[in-house]
Amino acid sequence: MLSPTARVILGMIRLGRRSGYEIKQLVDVSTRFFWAASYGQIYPELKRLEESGLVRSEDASTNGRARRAYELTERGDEALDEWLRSGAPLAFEMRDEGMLKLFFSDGVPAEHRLANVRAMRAHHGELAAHLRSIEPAAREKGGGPYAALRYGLAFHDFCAGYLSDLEPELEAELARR
Amino acid sequence: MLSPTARVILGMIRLGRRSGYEIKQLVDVSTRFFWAASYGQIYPELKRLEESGLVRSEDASTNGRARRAYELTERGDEALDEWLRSGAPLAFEMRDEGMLKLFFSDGVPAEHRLANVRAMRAHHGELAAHLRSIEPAAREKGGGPYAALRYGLAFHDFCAGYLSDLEPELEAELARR
DNA sequence: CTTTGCATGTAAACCGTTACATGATTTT
DNA sequence: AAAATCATGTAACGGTTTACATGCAAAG
Repeated sequence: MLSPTARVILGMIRLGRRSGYEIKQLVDVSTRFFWAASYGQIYPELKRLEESGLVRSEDASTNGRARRAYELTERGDEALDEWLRSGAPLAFEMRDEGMLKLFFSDGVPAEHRLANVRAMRAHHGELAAHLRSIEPAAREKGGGPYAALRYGLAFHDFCAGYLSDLEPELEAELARR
Repeated sequence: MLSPTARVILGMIRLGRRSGYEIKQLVDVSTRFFWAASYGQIYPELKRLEESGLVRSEDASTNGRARRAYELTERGDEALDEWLRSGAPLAFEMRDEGMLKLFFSDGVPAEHRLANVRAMRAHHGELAAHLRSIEPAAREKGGGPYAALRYGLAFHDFCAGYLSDLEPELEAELARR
């Protein structure tokens, strides 16, 4: 069974021969929002994947600049396919500190509750803006990455919008004192 | 500074004198969807919080049934307030395996892509249904917990709806072969 | 009398982030 | 000459889940 991090790594490698460094860059501009990975996970996992024969690597240095490029083996390709096609339960986790504050906010002054909701809205707004900025480039390429981007964009827009609608209520409460 | 788990624990205790067991039950029916906690975190953290003077405990056994009830100390109350009022950046993390599969789904047959989207929709649909089932009780009590519930409900409804709209596209693609 | 629920806890394994160390190359 | 970027990696720490161990009480 593929470890959590192995899933992104194999997926990124199938998109083309890649180094650990490149995988990290790619993750940071694409899946990061729903599936992150750090160097501390990527490099050791690449080693493990090579040991278990799912990837194969080659030196790909260019004039003195060290670089090790990985590609899928046949077994790696199969493992990735198997995961993509399996109907196993999908991990879904969310941690939202703003929501936790909202939950416990009964004792605190309306002023702080409003600040919290505004911070939440700002966060979703920024993510949506970022995704919108890369949308044209992603549209060109289409496919799965573009579908994921559109979903993420819709999602963050929705959150920002919902929270935005919440603000007037809190502002009214604040003014009512 | 409060550890992640300390935040839920203190919040739950402020809602009333509680045992570790009760905190876990409460988390499981309320904050779980945006902030989970396991026994393995709760019991040790309660000890740490007591050592650092943020909570105080008493034996609350009733005829042979062991039970240790915790309540906030003044310092615990202040620490909770400080967190709730602080403008520190809010943790927000999401891990969505369905989205990751969607991202990498270009190679796989439309059939599997459709199954994935359906599974994602089902998941959000079930969560929304669950929240809807406890909505009336939460409405009675109102306040922060109810606000969080409404947000969560709107959120999962939105996701289920979006994914639902995606299905016909994939079904068409499937039929087109 | 057996199962479910109340109740507390620990240990191991796993996962993940952060910070650090190193060094070459390209850009400013 | 300095700063940014390419590139690889490790160690320490912190956080989380899972599985296990224990035992009494209530309900069926």
